[in-house]
Amino acid sequence: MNAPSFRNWKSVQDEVLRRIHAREWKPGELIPNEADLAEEFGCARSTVNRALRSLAESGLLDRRRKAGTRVAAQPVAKATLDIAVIRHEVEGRGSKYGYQLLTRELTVPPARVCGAMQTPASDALLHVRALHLADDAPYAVEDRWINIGVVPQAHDEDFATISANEWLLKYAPYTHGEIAFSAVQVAEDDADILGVAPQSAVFAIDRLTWDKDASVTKVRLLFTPGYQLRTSL
Amino acid sequence: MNAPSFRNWKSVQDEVLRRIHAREWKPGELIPNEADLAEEFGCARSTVNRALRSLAESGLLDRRRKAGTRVAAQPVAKATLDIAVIRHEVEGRGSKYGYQLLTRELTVPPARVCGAMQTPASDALLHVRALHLADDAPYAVEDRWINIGVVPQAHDEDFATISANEWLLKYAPYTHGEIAFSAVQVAEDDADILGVAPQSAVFAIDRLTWDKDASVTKVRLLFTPGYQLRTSL
DNA sequence: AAGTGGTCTAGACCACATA
DNA sequence: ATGTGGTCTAGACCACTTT
Repeated sequence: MNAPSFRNWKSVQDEVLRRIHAREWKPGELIPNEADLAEEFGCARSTVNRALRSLAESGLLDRRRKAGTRVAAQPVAKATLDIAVIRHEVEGRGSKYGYQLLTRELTVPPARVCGAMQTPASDALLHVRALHLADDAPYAVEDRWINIGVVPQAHDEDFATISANEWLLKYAPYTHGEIAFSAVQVAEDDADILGVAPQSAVFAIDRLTWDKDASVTKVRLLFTPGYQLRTSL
Repeated sequence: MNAPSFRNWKSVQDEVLRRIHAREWKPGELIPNEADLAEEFGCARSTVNRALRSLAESGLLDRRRKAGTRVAAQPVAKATLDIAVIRHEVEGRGSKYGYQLLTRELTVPPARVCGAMQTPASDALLHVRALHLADDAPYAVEDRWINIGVVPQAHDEDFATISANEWLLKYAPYTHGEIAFSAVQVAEDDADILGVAPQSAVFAIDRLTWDKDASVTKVRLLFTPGYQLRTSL
């Protein structure tokens, strides 16, 4: 019996997927080790490694040294969301993008904000509120705090024509951050800005980014009702 | 001048990150090719490749054959969300998980559902509604349609003690799917079930999974107010 | 102690996009 | 036509974990 030959890591991956899917390798079960698979598939071990590593990264396999590789018992679906600049998001839908600065002021933030950003309670931060539009209709309202200790150039930018959303990506790199998605009932002032009924359910994205130990910016985006964040699995 | 030596792909990646971050390589700029970097770093080209490929996957670099590698002008933040089985999600928070089946019936779905699932309008699907609890309090309500043409075993499962959420992962593999997150105002019946005021803003996850060309299941999960989906960047 | 995945190397060829 | 990233190979050594 001559083993079929798998020339590249994608075909190896496809074959592995087929076996998992066909229940030849059942959830929780140990699969052969890389060396054996390489021999069976007629390729180098590193090719098998590439295929299996990629499947492990997407959550379908559990791999541990010495313990071997198992089919994930309950594959954790990894949904990768692309969080783009809002202008690109709007333009990507074929709509005309618009932007309006609402307020911009240097002020001492509420405890909630300087707590999250770990800035001294007495330090003023730059507070920017703005509206993003799609085809002249409100799309999302942005409420942002910027740590001017970390991004001093923000002091000289008026954000009249470019959104902080976009400006920061260009001038304020970050090393890591946190993001949270939730549903909130929109407060009255935000409802006015978005042109929706107070208490409407709106989608919220909260983001906090850091440059090493220092917080760069904290932002909440509220989207008009009907907004959906989508991705494929 | 002796180049420092980078022994492994992570240290190469760190150095690349440092240069991007320090603006030695600016957004949009072309960086040296793999062979040159390998020489500079004193390692094999494949090690450089591993480091750069990984950064490209996370959106920080744009790579194209012949055109070379550039620092992403506007790095699209890729947020990877882990969508686990609800029981694990609850237990992972240190809460006690509970489950209640609400209804289970074989019925012809509304047009909206069979349209999305691309099943014949006359075909009955299995409709399951259930409540997930955390520490005996409502956590999320699940409204699910199962294509029994694709998962006939579902016909014999009563879902009294195991949620469809969990059961399907074990017995109904899927090849791909779509997922969407949104904010909705909860309807009266769901509000009753969740024990919240009607019209409350709740977080919704809609998922539709496929086995090749055939839809497997379509589900909407509504979470109690306060729910957040979080991840790091 | 031993078996597994993780990684590195040097070299090679290929695929693709640009010029 | 050419330069770039993408991949494969065979072999080697290492790191981690379980036995």
